[in-house]
Amino acid sequence: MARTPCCDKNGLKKGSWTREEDKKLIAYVTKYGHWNWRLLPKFAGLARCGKSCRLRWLNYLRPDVKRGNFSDEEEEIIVRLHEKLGNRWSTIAAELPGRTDNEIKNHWHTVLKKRFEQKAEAKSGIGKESSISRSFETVSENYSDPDATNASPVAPAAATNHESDDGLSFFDAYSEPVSADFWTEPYLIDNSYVPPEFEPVYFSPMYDVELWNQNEMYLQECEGLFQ
DNA sequence: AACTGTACCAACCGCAATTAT
DNA sequence: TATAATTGCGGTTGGTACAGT
Repeated sequence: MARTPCCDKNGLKKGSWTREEDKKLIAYVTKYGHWNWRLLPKFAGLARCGKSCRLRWLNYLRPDVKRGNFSDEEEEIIVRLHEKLGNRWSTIAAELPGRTDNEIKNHWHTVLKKRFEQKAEAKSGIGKESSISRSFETVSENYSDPDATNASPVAPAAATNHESDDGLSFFDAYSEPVSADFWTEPYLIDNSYVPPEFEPVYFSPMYDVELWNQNEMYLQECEGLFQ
């Protein structure tokens, strides 16, 4: 089967996203949804391929993405599910609301995998058991397999991060219901559509609680922009 | 201060799966 | 049913920040 190239080489941008690009993508997807990722960038005024837009939205801009450190409970779930499922990151991510497969995959490769290997070493008697491997073992042993206990699907980890424990759904504050004229409104979004009030807020794990609260206020304000 | 190594994370790439015609 | 188009997934890479020398 012929494959359509992800990006043509004529002017499509690659690399890190700018705030301006984020604004355009947020504005477009919030108003019209992602009805066609391949065509979306053209209508949204973005010089990106659809794949890039999709990835950016799903892994970073999507309002219900939970950012910040993984809690112990989340790590327990990842470790246990990885033991059971292997590298099926999207399946694992489905059990961790707000976490993306990419984020989980990164966390596994950068943190959890090392602990896993250290644990294996410790168990086989190779090397000295470290405090890290001990804590990992504790995490593993404290976890009860939801399947084994016939429990309901793994509940989202108790939110220890500031993102999700305020009771306000990020998405609720961010999106609007699809309006009745959704299918009759033009898809094309003019670059000037993004109003000046739409000040960029760059969602980043580096941001602290205060900045997050600013984001929440900002998103509340955004509600009005799309009505 | 400059250099090097390491950790982390966003983004890219290619293939597989799914959907549309 | 066959083919094309689109989306989803997982592996990998590249950039950046930071710590150590």
